[in-house]
Amino acid sequence: MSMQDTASSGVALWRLVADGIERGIADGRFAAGDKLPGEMEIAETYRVNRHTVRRALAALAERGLVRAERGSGTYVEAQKLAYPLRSRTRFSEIVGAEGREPHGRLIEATDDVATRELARELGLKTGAPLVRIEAIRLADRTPICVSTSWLSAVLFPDAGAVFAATRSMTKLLEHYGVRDYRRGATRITAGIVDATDAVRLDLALGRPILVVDATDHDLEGKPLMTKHSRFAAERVEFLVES
Amino acid sequence: MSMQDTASSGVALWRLVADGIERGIADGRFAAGDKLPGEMEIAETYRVNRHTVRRALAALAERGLVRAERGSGTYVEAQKLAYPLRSRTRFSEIVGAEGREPHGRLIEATDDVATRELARELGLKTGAPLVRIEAIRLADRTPICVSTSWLSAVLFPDAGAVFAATRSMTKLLEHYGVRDYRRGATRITAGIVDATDAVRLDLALGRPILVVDATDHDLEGKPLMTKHSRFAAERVEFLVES
DNA sequence: CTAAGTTGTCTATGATACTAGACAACTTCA
DNA sequence: TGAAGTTGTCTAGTATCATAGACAACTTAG
Repeated sequence: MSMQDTASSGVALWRLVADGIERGIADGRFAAGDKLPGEMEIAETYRVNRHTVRRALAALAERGLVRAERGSGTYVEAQKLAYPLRSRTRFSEIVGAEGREPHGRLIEATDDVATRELARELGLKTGAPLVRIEAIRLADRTPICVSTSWLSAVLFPDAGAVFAATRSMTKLLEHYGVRDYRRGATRITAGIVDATDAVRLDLALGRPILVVDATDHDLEGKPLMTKHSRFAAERVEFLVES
Repeated sequence: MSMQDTASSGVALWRLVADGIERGIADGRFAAGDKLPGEMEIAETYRVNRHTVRRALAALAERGLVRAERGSGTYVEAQKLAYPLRSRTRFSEIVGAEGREPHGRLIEATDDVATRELARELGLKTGAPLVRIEAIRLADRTPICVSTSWLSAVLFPDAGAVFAATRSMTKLLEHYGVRDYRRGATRITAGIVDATDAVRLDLALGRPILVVDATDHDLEGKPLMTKHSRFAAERVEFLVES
């Protein structure tokens, strides 16, 4: 395999190799703690120069997915994030419970108005002013999901700025006096990542994603926030408890 | 957007643009015969140099998906291949009926032995000698599907060589005296393309594929050949008639 | 006919991707 | 201790990717 052989597909060789290895980790061919084949061996199986393999491994290591040990080998660091879907769902707690460090980052916060569907979910009138928050969440340095959240602009003014500062939805709600909240019905579907999310999630174009739509309520059942989240399917495993 | 901005994702910019446009065609945002936005406009929407857009369009044009007309614009040439699933299914006839030129190419022909499942489909005993033919089929210059076919090595000796010469399953069967054949039950599932098929189908890694398993029989109902085909989901549309 | 808008082609420049070979530094195992 | 195998680092060369600007060739609308 070389850039010429693949008819110049527009995908860098190192990315093909990295994706191949990541897939191997995702589907269990390489378990957490396992030693990967040597760089030379990987280079041979992909018919690629060793430096190209090193580029691929560096990309995976930079995300914390593998760890190289000089003189010994390269080892699998991470595994699929087990993500239980309960009534009480907090990203940071779930990630922390797996021994990984949660991160959040604001991508964009804009004003929006409620479509009929959003209004129904949030118990508002169609056209009501909303704040739309686009955010990404990571475990260690691996992007896990991108989510679009809508909140009432009346109840949560400047929500975007608050999220940018706190980097946490839970803290954002606390800032407005919401001490606790629960998740209502959750819809799970699957799809293919679009170009925008692909870059944000560091996913190859067209990879499968898990799409979760949910609305959070306060303890009296009043809707607070509705979300549309896209998870990298290969990095997460939803657990529905019965 | 530039190679630096995207943190060097390993996917060429022109490929992102080409994929975006192809997706636009696939999901109907640009219909067959439609004029695409001008190169400058595309360059602006993707925040990319016009030359990069031209590279993307050239890749699409080379596959026959779009056609550029100097001084006028670039037009959508192709549409999703309507692929009726009938008892009598012939790739070349289906493609020809859409006004496109069918092509077939042998990728590999090897000897194989029947697994229990293959044996049951073909009415043979487990371990019976088979010929396994890996082939790709195209409409004009666009790859449509990769299929793995198994035939009895006893009934169809040198089937690989015959297919390589005729480039058609129908003609292959004719060569062995089969004048007509019918398709039995067809199973349709979906999945994600693997790295090997991605290159063959010129698909981005992880794109969705339609997987079709079927067995062809002669007119007396004797199994002739069983197939496992992977179609590029975005280029084909199965029609099941009732 | 003219002007505006389109695709086609050319040159040029810098950054990145991939290959190739060599050697150092380190670990593991016999 | 020594040999084999591993990752880390360096230099070098070629090809591709992407940007930039300019102009030609052509079509369409007015």
